[in-house]
Amino acid sequence: MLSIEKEAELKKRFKLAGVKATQKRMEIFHTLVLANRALSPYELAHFCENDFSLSIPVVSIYRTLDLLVSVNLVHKLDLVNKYIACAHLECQSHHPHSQFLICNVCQKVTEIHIPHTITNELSEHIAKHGFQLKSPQYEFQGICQACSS
Amino acid sequence: MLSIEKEAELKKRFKLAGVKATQKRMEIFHTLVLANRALSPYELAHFCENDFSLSIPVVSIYRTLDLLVSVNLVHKLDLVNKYIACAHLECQSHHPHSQFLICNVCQKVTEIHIPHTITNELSEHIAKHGFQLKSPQYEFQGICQACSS
DNA sequence: ATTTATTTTGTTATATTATAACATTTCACA
DNA sequence: TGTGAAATGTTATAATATAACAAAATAAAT
Repeated sequence: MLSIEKEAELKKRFKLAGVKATQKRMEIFHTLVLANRALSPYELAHFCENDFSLSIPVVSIYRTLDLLVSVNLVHKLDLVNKYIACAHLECQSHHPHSQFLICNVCQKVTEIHIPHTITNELSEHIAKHGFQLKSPQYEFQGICQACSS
Repeated sequence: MLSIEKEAELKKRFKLAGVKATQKRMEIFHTLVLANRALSPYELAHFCENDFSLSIPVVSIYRTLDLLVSVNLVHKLDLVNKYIACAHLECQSHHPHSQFLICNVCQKVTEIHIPHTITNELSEHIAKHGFQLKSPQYEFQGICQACSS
């Protein structure tokens, strides 16, 4: 199911991230990459089962997703409690600002990049309230182009 | 438990919002106002029970919160699945932009107001991706002043 | 005031999501 | 190959959310 090249690439990403590339982790991550959308742990489990005949307990999905998030291979969308594979190969190294547009109609998630000029103004304003942004990860809900036309 | 003035004020807010000011709704809303922080439906149920000896089934809390959100008397914080009473008396009329800072340590929520210059730039940038923000409600997670010192 | 229709609230059951505790298996390394 | 540590699976259960229907409260009309 996993092509040689794909497997090598995935392994490389795990290695760069500094975690073991076990088969289960590769399967779960690869499935999320193929899904090409944000999924909840249970949705991912069903997707593994239905589309790839991979029967993986949800508990393992949770654990693995937590791990993948911690090494930045996967992002967690707190607004909708779903997970999405990081689009960038060089994810684990940097690009600390993850910014997502979440369509409330089709659930599509787009990872964008907001100019620093804007985010700087924003975090400066927020800092005036004595508040430090954590990640900083920005999530916005709305309606995508396809769904609004 | 409810002072006459407070009850009158709450009733006025319900009336302005265009929904019936039933006793249960008043109790639930008033309790959330007194809590003065964001609570999950279950937390609110416990707060009603423990602090006010109001035994209200969680189902009713969910329903009432949904209603209160729909008329803007309460805001739902999607990032943390909690509810907070709207701070502004004139809430239901307008102030379409709700902006919250959520402290991940003490859970305190601060409602702020980001200058239009910034939010305009932001929504313009987002619009370039063909995306329309919904509410637009902004939620940011981080650490508040008290918790970072 | 009393009846009736409508809305609100309560009850019960159950679906969904998330995690804890521990057993088993796998894997890296000696 | 055997051994210990890490990963995964199993089972149970906690926490969150909703559905279906019954009972109660409320408003409107007589």
